[in-house]
Amino acid sequence: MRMSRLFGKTLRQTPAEAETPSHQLLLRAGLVHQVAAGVYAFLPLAWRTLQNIERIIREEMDAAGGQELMMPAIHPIELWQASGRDQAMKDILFRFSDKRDREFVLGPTHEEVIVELFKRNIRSYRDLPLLVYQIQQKFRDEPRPRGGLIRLRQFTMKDLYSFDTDFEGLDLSYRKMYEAYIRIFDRCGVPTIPVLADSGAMGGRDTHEFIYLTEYGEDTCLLCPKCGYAANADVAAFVKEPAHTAEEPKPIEEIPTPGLYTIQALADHLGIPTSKTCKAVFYSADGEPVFVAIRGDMDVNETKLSRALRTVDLHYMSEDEVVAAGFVPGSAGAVGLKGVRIIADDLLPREVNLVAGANKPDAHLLNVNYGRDWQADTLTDIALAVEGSLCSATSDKQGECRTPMDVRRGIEMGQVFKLGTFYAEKLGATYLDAEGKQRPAVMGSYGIGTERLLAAVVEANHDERGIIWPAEITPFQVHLVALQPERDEVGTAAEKLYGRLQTDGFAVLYDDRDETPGVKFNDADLLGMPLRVTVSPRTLEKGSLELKRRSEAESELVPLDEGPSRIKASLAS
RNA sequence: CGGGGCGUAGCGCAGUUCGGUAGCGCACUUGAAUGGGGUUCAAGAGGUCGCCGGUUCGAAUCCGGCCGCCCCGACCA
Repeated sequence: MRMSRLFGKTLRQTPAEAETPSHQLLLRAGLVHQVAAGVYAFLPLAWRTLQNIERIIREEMDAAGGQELMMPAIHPIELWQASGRDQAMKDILFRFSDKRDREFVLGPTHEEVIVELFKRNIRSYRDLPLLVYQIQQKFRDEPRPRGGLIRLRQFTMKDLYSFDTDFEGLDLSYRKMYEAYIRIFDRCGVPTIPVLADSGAMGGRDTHEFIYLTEYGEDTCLLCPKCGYAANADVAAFVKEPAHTAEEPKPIEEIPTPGLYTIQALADHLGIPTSKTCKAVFYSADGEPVFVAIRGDMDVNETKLSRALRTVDLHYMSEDEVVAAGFVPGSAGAVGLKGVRIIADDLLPREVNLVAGANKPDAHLLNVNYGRDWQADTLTDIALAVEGSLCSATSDKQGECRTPMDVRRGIEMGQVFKLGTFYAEKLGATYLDAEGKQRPAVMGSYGIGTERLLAAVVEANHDERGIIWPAEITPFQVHLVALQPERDEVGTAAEKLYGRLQTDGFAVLYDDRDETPGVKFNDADLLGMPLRVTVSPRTLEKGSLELKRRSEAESELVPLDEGPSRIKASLAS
């Protein structure tokens, strides 16, 4: 490709809308263009890279036994009503009607459609296991697209679905995908770690997310430096210990606390740690008010809470809702509370003499004890793990690991789910086993977002000058720079080399523009091809070319006639 | 959806306080010089000042409404 003809222009200044390095570089290198919030166009350099990413994914999916197919982006709403996900995912579904007022959705994912296909084509256990995938556009009306390509509303996903006869088969399919994912991210030059995750609106049991750790990520993970436990904060377990066990329970006592509306203010006033208090939080669970109690120094994990309540729509109550539900903000407490569901963190029964709201304005209670003074309708783990929380992973030999965990941000590069029989039962994906009995297929689903992967590749492979493309996904292998190409000897030598390298099968970007050396070198660094080859009056005087790898600072001169072989060798190493 | 910020040329910005008919740098076009890390000079082209309405002799600027985009949170495979 001649750079003078390349569609896409580099920018000297970074557009103000971009904050993360990957977003800034993608814009500055002229790779992408934003059309609307979370909607992007991909220019030739980006498109070549995305196709390389897709090629790697296809190779690994095929190697794992996957068969590629293609499903539509337009789905009749009935398909989504049948699974119930027209409600579960209603906030992110793009919906529309055709001219006969038929309702459709733009597919945010394809479990419903693949199950349809399964039903039409699979009858027998002999047809299983089945691994099918597609690389398809997904549409999700995300509440907040962000970070350039990190969270899009229209994006491309490789989604593979596995169907097995039983859970042992699912474990095997899951394992295959898990390993394929490790290879894919490795080949793309993005270091990822698998972490335990929440299955969210997808339903199902086991699930891992493949996380690329970066401060620009939107997911939070807890990592144990000792035993390797890794989990999304949504589901992270940890060891909870009572803070004050040596005390005897004391009689309850009401004290005036005007103006003390926060746990911190209350604890400061009384000269006690926040772990000596019981915090009240109000949620609306599918429209029902819920009183949530947790130790004052801890925060509620809404994913755990949502699971415990088995709710579809869970949200923090607004001021109005709190008042309407009859709660007393600032002094709410569970003691004597009636007519509302109470859910408490399972650590509370092990604490003694806590300070809690008196459930009337400007008053709190001292020495509140679970069991004696109040009880919850539901008692379970609803606490959020934080930096330093103790690892609760267990091994046969030592019991709980108990090492303080680290908190890191990360980007979710892919997720693998064991869906189980949820969709099969809901939508009727069954097969006949060897005894002629009808049984539900056991499903798994496995996704990778390609644009997000592109963003992570740039995030993980750049320096202050620009992108440094990993070998397998680079849009071009060689960036051929001709300095003063209008001079006959330079132009001739560069053109000849350009032709020769292409004949030899290299992908070459040839900077044939009439620009100064500084401009060309800076663009070469910004665009980030692995190998820069310079032809100039200066190199030709010595009968040579200059080779410089993007990842290294030094360059070397090689004789003209050795050019092609040296370039080949350099790219192979 | 809550909080914050921003919309003036392709990109980065000034001008808005105090109303007088739009400017700077980069990029772009033409010419010349230069030629190994965003070189220089000269001459150009390019703007419904996000949109609608109002006030006014006159609105980028004041008033009202709306829209879009970014960030934090909520939410989210």
